[in-house]
Amino acid sequence: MLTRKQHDLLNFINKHLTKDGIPPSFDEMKEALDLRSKSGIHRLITALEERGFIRRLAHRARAIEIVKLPDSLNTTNKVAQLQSNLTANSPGKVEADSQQLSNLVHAKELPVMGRIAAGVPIEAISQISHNVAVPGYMLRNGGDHYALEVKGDSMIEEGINDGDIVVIKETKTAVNGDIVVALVKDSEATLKRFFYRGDAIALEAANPAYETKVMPSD
Amino acid sequence: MLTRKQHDLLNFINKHLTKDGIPPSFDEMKEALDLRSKSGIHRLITALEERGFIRRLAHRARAIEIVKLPDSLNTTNKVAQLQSNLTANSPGKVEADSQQLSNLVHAKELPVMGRIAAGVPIEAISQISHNVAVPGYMLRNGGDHYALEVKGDSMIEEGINDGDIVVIKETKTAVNGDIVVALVKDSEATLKRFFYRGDAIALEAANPAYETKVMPSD
DNA sequence: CAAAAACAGAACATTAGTAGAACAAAATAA
DNA sequence: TTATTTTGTTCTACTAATGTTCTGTTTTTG
Repeated sequence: MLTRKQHDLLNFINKHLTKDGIPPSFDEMKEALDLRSKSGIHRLITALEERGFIRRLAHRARAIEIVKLPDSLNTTNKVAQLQSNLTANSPGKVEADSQQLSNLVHAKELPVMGRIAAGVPIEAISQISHNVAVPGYMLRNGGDHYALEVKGDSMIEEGINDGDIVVIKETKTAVNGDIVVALVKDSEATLKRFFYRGDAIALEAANPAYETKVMPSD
Repeated sequence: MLTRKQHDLLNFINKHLTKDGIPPSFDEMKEALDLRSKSGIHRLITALEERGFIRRLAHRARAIEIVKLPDSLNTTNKVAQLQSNLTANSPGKVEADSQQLSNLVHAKELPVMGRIAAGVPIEAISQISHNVAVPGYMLRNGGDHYALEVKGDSMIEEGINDGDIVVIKETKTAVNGDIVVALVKDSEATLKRFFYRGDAIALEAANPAYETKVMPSD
């Protein structure tokens, strides 16, 4: 049904979508397929739409939606097959298998990195205390996760209570309103809600008893 | 289907909605996306409406309703698609992979039996909506467990919030102070704290807005 | 009712992104 | 082999998305 290029592109779109949440632009697809022009992408996109694999809004940026996937890109319900594949493997196959394997896991063991509360030194956070298995839906696609045990009630209004275990995704950026692990003054670790305030950054606890801290973005 | 900005805005609206219960105003959205004008928000909102993600009443304050969410923002009923942290594979990594498989036994898939809230008919509870994987430590030894999705805030002071998934162990008996699934009048299912009051039974919600019910032990 | 809060949208500049023609080379099917 | 389709490339044109400022209206609320 699909040519190699069409298949590759659909695969890329699918990955981009599950990883970032938003579809790729023509430029990003061009890069991904290592082309020098977006024109080829345009044709492939047209072909994919014609064959009913994607749907799109004409003239709208990133307005691509995946309608269906060919069997080769479908990752559900392949446990048995994978397990047998894993036992006796040819070297080249390993990568593809583990790729698929990770798609199957509904739960994953995360290291619990220590407790988080005002005054806790960072060192405590790099220390693994034990592991917990967490359901897959708590893991955002693409990225490393770890767990922290919450001490104190600074986020109580968010439903995060003393003794809870929070699942943290490691990331370089934060969006306004995100709850983040804030390492302030290189010595305190707390859970705070994150906001941009112009050039500065505000860290807000979800408990009136704590005050919001504003600090320079660096 | 959505651009990054549209995605971010939808994400913010969704978070605001689940946190506060009310949709954000244009000004709040402006702040959240770090813009200096509401005009941009206006256009993003229009785009989201155009694409069918939200619905709204024109000229009404905060009259935004989320109709659907893209997969990337949907946390319920979602099969985890873990990105591979094993991509760079050395030929000896197969063992590690199957190791990961065996790590899964610490978690167990439980059926989510429906929602629990005042007024929900029992039948709803016997209906499986989907499965969640829960860590092993949440499962008391010996006994069947199932999961329920919590609707409403009747146990909010216990740290059980709207949308939480509670793990229930089936049992014939309850001890003073236990939190139980109470099926009252054969037609209502709620989470309550359980107490003996002499011959009668008291069911107490952890929210002052709800009153404690006392009833005969039968 | 009046003030405050919130929404609507025009206008402009800039950047990001899509559309498609035209031609040559490579792959594929008959 | 020959015909057909697919792919790679360059180049041009056009459209959408975004950030901003400003102005006006409507709705909410005390």
